[in-house]
Amino acid sequence: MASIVEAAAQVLETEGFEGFNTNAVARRAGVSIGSLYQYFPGKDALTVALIRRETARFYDDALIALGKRSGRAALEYLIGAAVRQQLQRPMLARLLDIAEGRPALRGEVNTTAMEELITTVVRRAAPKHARPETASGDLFAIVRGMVDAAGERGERDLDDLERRVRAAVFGYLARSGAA
Amino acid sequence: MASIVEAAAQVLETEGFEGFNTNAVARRAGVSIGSLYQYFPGKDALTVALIRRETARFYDDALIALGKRSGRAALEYLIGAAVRQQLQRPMLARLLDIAEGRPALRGEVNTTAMEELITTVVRRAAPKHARPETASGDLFAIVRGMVDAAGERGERDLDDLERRVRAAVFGYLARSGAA
Amino acid sequence: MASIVEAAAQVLETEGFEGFNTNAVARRAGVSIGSLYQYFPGKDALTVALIRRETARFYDDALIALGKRSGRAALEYLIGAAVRQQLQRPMLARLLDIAEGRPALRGEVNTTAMEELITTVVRRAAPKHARPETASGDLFAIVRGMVDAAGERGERDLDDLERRVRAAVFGYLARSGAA
Amino acid sequence: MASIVEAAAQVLETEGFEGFNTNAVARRAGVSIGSLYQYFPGKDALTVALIRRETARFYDDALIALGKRSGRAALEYLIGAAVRQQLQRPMLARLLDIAEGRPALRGEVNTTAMEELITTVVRRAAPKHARPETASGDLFAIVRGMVDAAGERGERDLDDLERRVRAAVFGYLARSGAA
DNA sequence: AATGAATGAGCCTTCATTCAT
DNA sequence: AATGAATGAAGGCTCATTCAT
Repeated sequence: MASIVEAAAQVLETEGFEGFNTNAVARRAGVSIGSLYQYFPGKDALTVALIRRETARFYDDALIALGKRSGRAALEYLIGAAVRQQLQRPMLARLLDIAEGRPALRGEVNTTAMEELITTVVRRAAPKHARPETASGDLFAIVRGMVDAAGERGERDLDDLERRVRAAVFGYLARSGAA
Repeated sequence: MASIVEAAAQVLETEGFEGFNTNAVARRAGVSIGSLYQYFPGKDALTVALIRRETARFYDDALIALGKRSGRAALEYLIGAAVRQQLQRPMLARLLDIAEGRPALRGEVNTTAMEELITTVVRRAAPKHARPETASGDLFAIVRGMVDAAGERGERDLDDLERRVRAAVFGYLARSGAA
Repeated sequence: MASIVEAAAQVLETEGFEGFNTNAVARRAGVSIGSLYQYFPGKDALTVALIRRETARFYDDALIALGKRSGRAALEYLIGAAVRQQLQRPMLARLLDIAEGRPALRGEVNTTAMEELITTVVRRAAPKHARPETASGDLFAIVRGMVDAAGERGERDLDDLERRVRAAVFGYLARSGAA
Repeated sequence: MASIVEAAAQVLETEGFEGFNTNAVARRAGVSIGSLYQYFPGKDALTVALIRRETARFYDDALIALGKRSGRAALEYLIGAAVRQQLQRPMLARLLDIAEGRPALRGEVNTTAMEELITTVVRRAAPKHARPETASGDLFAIVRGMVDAAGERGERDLDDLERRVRAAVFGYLARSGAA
C-alpha cells in the first residue's frame, strides 16, 4: 500500500501528469496492476491517498507548531515547515497542489481540520486580527503560491525563501484586519 | 479563430481539464474538428492561444499602470487589474495558471516581457528594494496564489479581496529587501 | 494541368506515399485545392495522369526502337531507354511502379498497347521464341525489378547497370522458349 | 501474437494497403485493439513482424540450399523456394515486398544476413563470377520482379514459372561478370 | 474558372478498469 | 491475494472532397 503510494509519488514527480497512469505506478511499485486495484478502487483513490500522505506530514508539523510558546514562534515554525516540505520534492508538491483542486477530488480531501489548525495558529500569532479564518486562508494561499513558484524556478536557498515568505506573512498580518 | 479560442475557454471553464478535448471545443465553437485544426496545429497550440489571449489583457492593464504618476498608484492599479480579471472567470484563470506550468507549454508562453513590466512597476513602487526581480516574482506568486484561492472558494467581493491582496503586497515590500 | 502533374511527381518523389496528398500537390503546384479538383476528379485520377505521363515517355522510346534495323538493336535500345528513364528519377519511378499495381488503378492504366509493342520488339529480337508474349512480360518484369532495385540502392552508373540488364535479358531469351 | 500477425497477413492480402489498419487487423484476429497494442507497439511493428515471418521462411529454405552438394543445385533449390513461396500467397508477397521498401521500415528489417546467404549460394554456383555481391543483388531483383509480376497476372503454373526464372538467372550468370 | 475555408469519416493510439486463472 | 492479458471507450489528428463566394 505505502509502496504503491510512494511509487505514485515518484511517477508523478518524474513524469508529470502526462505519465501518471495506473500501469506506470504499478510497474514502478513492482506490483501487478491487479494488485493496485485491490488496494485502491481507482486512480483517483490513489491520488487521494498520496495527497493525504503529504498533507499528514504537514499536519504533524502544525501540531508541533501548536506546542510553541509564543504565537509568533508557532507561525514561524509553520512557515519553515511549509517551505522545507514543499521544497523537498518541489515538483511533487506543486503537482499535488494542482490535483487537490480537481473537482472530483475536492470532496475526498478533507481540509477542514488542517484549516482549523492553521486558523488556531494565526489566532495566536495575531490575536487582534478581525477575521482569522480569512487570514488563515490567505496566508495558506500566499505560502503555497510563493513556494510553488520558487520550486518551479528551481530555487534551492531555503533560508532566503523562508525569510521572504515570513515577510509576506507578517506583512499581510500587520496590514490586514487590524482590529 | 477567436470564436474557437473562446469555445476553448468555455469548455475548460465548464468541464475542466477532463473534458477539455479538441472535439468538444470544436463542437462548442460550432465548427468541425477539421476547421479547428486548420487554425491550430494541435491541442497545445490552442491552449497557448488561450493563455496568450488572457495574458494580453493583463499586459494591456500593466501598460496602463506604467502611466500612473506614483509608483504606489501603479502597483495598486496592477493589483486591482489582476484581482478583477482573475475573478471575472475564476475557474478559467485558475486552470490557465496550471496549464501555463505544463513543461510542454513553458517554452511557448513568453513570460519575460510580462515579468520585466512587473519588475518595472515594483522598482518604481519600492525604489529602495534590494532585489526587485525577486520581489516581482514573489509578488506575482502572492497575488496569483491569493486570487486563485479566492476564486476556488467562490469569493465575489472584489473590494475586500483587493484590500487583502494589497496588504500582502505592500506588507511584503515593506519587510523584504529593505535597502 | 501539366504543372499539377509535375507537382504530383515532385511531391511523390520527395515525400513518398506518406506525404502524397492532394493539398500538398496543390500547394506545390501553386494552385488552390479547388483548381486541382477542377482538372482531376479525384486523387486517383491525378495518380493515373502521372503514371500515364511517365508511361508515354517510354512508349515514345519504344516506337523509336521499332525503327531500328535489327531486332537485337531494337531490344538493346529499349533496355537502354528503360534504364535511363528509370534511373533519371529513381524514387519516382519506383513509387509509380507500386502505384500502378493498386487494384483501384489497374483498370485505368491501359498497358496492353505497351505490352504489344514490347512483344513486337521481342518477336523481332528472338523470332524463334515459342512464347513471345510470356517472354515480353518476363523481360518487362526483369528490367523493372533490376532497375528499381538499383535505384533503391542508389546506383548511378548507367552503363554498368545497362550491361547487367542486357545480360539478364539476352540470357533469358537464349535459354527460355528455344524453338 | 502469431494469430495477430496472421490476421495482418489476411487483411493485407484481401484489402490491400487501403484497408490495412490496426482496427481491421484486431477485428480479424478476434482480439481487441488494446490487445493488439499489447503485443505490438505500433502499426509499423506489426508490419515488420509480418515481414520477418515471411522472410524467416525463405531464410530457412536458403539454409537448406546451402546444404546441397553442387552450387547449381543450391541455386536451383533457392529459385524453387522463392517461386513456391511467393506464389503461395502472391498478393501478400507483393505487398510485403513493397512495404519492405518503406523508408520507415528500412532500418527495422535486417536484410544483410539474407543477402550474404544468397551471395554465398551465388558464389558457389558461379565461382568465377567477378562480382558476386552485385550478381546476388541482381538475381534477387530478377526473381522478385518475375515472380511478383506472375503473381499479379494470376499465374498458377509453378513449374513453368520456375523454368523461366531459371532461364533468367542462369542466363544472367552466364553473360555477366565472366571472369 | 479559381479559391480555400469547411467538413467529417476514419485512423492510430492510450489507458482506466475488469476478470479468469 | 496476486497476476496480467484483455477490453474498448475515447481522444488527437489527417486528408480527400465539397461548395459558397
